[in-house]
Amino acid sequence: MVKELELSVGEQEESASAPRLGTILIVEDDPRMQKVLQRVFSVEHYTVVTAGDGQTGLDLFRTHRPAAVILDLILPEISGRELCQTMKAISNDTPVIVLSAVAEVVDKVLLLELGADDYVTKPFSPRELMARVQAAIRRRRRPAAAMTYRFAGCELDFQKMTARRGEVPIPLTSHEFRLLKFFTEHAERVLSREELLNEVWGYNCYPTTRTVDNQILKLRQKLEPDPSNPRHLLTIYGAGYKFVP
Amino acid sequence: MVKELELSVGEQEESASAPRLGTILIVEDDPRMQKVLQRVFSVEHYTVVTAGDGQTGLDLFRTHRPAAVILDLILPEISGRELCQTMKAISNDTPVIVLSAVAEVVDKVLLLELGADDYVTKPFSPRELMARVQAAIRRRRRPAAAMTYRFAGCELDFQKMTARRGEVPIPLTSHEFRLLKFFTEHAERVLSREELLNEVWGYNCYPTTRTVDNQILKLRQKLEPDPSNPRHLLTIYGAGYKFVP
DNA sequence: CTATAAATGACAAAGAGGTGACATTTCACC
DNA sequence: GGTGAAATGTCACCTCTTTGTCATTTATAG
Repeated sequence: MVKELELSVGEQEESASAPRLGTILIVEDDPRMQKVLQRVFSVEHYTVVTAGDGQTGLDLFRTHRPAAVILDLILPEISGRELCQTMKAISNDTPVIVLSAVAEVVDKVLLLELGADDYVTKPFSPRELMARVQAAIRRRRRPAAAMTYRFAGCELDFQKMTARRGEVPIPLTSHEFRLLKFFTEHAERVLSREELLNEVWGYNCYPTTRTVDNQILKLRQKLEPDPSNPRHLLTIYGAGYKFVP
Repeated sequence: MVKELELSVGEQEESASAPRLGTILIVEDDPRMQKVLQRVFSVEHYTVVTAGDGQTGLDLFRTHRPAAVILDLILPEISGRELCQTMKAISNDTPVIVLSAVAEVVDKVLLLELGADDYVTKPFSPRELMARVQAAIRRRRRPAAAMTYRFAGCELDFQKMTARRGEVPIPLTSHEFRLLKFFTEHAERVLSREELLNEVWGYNCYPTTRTVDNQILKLRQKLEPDPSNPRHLLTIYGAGYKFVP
């Protein structure tokens, strides 16, 4: 056990202070570009494994299960396209970011058809690549459910941040949306003001509990058929609020 | 090592009146920060155990099975990341809250990938840390406890704060719920009025014992089939009350 | 700078819990 | 058994807390 710990600690070469964030698999045949990419991700504390051809890339993919793959489409032997599809077949959850020369005619639709999650055209800024990779990883974490919710004639889309009663759109502010989202995620449960402040407003700001009441008031005015007789956003005296669809 | 353990496991034995809420394991190498954290959780009636390095942290984790772990990522010997993953492997249900210096480039998503449940960047407010820890503990507990209770044709849901006799909903106030919850949690035991006042009303307020009788009365009227001949909320003359399902 | 949203504070309204008086029951002692 | 003191049941009233609502101030975004 201790041995295992020691062993895995040993995997980190330098700075023990900087945590390794995950593994990035780079599949790229140009050695110079390999070096560049390796540096880009190393300095941001990722572990990097590199493959110069498709077969090696596939092997490394299987063995390392990287957090993301950087894939140059132009490869010898196995084409980048094939490799992309194969990797996606193995693990659809691993984001693949494609590198492509600007000269290539890149049809984004085609790329997405292959299963790629994003693409960057050379020459690219390290910053941009990093941002796209991190975004892709982040997206993977959130399975991106339908994020649509219906209750009592209202339809909410938390991704689009839109609300409608029938065909009539209801304007909601971002706070109102977050609050409403939290309510829908915890329907039927009594939620105290403290809980709501912590979970919806955040831990750093401490508005008075009056603020919660106010937002509730606004939501009721916008969503309840009869705001003075709420049927969905209920007050539980001495406890907090409860949402019932 | 043993010495350090004994030293760090400085559990507070005072105030018998305040119930211990659970154990918090703090893994932090900076002694000053250790002290601060220890105080934060002690005053909120948690038992605190502290480790100055990863190996000690792991040992304490195994032996104490804490309700939550506060983990500083920067640790000597075993890296915080390894420790986090190891603890998560041992018990995924124990929430781990990571402390990180603001300077570090910390991607929350990747932290969560490690298994951490939340993170707080230094410098942090004790309130914020507390709120996050409690939220994490609450989240862990949620799916486990159905929080529903049945007796004599009545069904109680303490999360929704609803009570039903068959299909007929019974309106109960929040105090009545708290009292009833305490009774169900200590069924068959004789509970003195003082005990009830302390546990249900709180330690700071001292209403007369008549108040308890009143609430009992209300509960009987609402829950007992024949309020004048109680079969569940029994009076124990000279001692208090007893709940029998 | 303007417009919008969020936070705050003040006040009113409602509801719940606490209190005390009195009736009733229980138990102990005779 | 009968009696009395103490404990408990019950009720109505009152008070205080909690909440609804609006106006105003402060913050934020464009």
